[in-house]
Amino acid sequence: MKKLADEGQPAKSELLKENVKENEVRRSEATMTEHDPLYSDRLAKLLRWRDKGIDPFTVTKFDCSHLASEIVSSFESLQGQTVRVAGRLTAFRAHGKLTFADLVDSSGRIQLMVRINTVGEEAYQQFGELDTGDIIGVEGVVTKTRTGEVTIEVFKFWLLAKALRPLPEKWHGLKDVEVRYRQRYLDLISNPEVRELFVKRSKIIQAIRRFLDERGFIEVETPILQPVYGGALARPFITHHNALDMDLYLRIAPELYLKRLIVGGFDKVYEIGRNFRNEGVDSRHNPEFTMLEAYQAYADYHDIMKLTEEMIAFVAQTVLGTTTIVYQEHTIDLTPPWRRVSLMEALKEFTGIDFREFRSDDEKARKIGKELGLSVEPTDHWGRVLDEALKKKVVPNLIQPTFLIDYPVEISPLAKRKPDDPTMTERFQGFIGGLEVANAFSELNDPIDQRERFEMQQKLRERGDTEAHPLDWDFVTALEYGMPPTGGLGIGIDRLTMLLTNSPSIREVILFPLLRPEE
RNA sequence: GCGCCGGUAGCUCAGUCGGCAGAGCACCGGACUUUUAAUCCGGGGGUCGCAGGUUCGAUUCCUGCCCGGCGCACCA
Repeated sequence: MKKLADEGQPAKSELLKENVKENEVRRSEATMTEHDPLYSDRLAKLLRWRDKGIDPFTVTKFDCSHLASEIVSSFESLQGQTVRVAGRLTAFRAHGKLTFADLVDSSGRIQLMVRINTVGEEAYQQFGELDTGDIIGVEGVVTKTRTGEVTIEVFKFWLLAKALRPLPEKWHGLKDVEVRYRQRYLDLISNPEVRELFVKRSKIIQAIRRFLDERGFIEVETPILQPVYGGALARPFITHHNALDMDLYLRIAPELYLKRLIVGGFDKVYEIGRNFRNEGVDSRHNPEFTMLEAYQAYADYHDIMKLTEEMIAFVAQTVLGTTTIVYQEHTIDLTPPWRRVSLMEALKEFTGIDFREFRSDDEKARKIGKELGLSVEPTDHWGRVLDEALKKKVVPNLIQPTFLIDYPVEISPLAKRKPDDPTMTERFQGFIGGLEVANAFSELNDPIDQRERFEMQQKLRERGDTEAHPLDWDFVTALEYGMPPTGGLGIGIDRLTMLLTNSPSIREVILFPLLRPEE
């Protein structure tokens, strides 16, 4: 058998000699400055490879014939054949002149077997120099061991990248939550279930796209940097554009741009993208989060409710193979149709209070809010107290999928009024497992009403409400050209992912959640 | 912002009622050609989150700070 390291590696050259010379310098530097023995040990190994003319970091590619899992699943047809796979070494079991090792690639794990009388003494010794964490490519024959495990008997291998730092422990994995978030790559390497979670997240988004694409929606991209933010009630991040010397806002929602597209004649549009809200961080909020917004012309909120429940059931069915999910201690059935309850009825059910009885009496609202144990500010108005009661008293009880419908106009500045009760809007929110996952309405398309609502928000702003909706004249202008009756929907992808992966915290479903920098 | 909990070896964790800092895995050396948390023998590895204070002596007690988790509050 051929010895390691001739083929697949760069030919020796002047460059190489220089590298070796450089290595001498680096080696002494390393031994002098690097005090971590685990690190310096691995660095020394790297330098030894280089001394032998093998520099893993000069390798630019490796052709694989199979993924690890393919070899295992197609053993019958691959037995005895030569295959090439690449991945990270995660474990060694050395037995003198025979070594087993585990190789992990994106598909899973496969066992390698290296025998001294197959690869030769020099290569066998070099294999022994490898560390867990190193990335290698191998060529070998598919076989089964005595215990029946599908294994590649290696006759050639290439070091493709050296790991200078050791991996977290193989058995317990990486548990330190802080390290898991700060160095997510380690989390992904050591905790397969985390990797699976993020694959699932990708599939959830894929399924949403498929669902909407099949219904004739087109996916669009609208500005993230916005001169006027809007579409939600939240505080924005502010940034600055130097060339135009203007402040810009990171969007808190894409809503107003998507509705401009409805004005422009796209009847079904959606966007999946990041929103930014300058608010606190907790287990349900990250300052940047992913939202789906979809708009359908000539539809109302009843159509959107149908769309929402069908979409989420479809996503669950596609990704999980079932519409019955387990979230924390609850078993939840996502099968449509979902329960529909009027917001006011729900408030009455869980607080015993009929908010309609003191609609214009802010003072009484604050008093009742306090009685309910809510935090109430002296400036709070009726709608604010109602919203607080909804979040604290009602939402935590909405475990099975529920649409709360018909929201007061005071807290819905972009939603169309109900024809039979202009103080209420055709708005709903969807709740699952005590989480708000959807917010939707028949879109307000009356430019005069929209302008008045903006002006109302402006008054709130002047009174110090930093989350009031800003005035967007350009959007009003768009409405003045005529927007068809339209239903719109927003779904929090992170929260939906939490539900479908049974994750208690939003940080578990965001690859790199916001943390304070170390030190 | 408040409360509770946590931060000890690369990782997972013990521990010290104030007196030389521990285990397993990982690592290094040795044995071993079918293991799979391989095994056996030997070895090295620590700013006990950071800074002060008390003390003969602090990883341990006290104070402050940093980072994180959970809950509450704020944002609303």
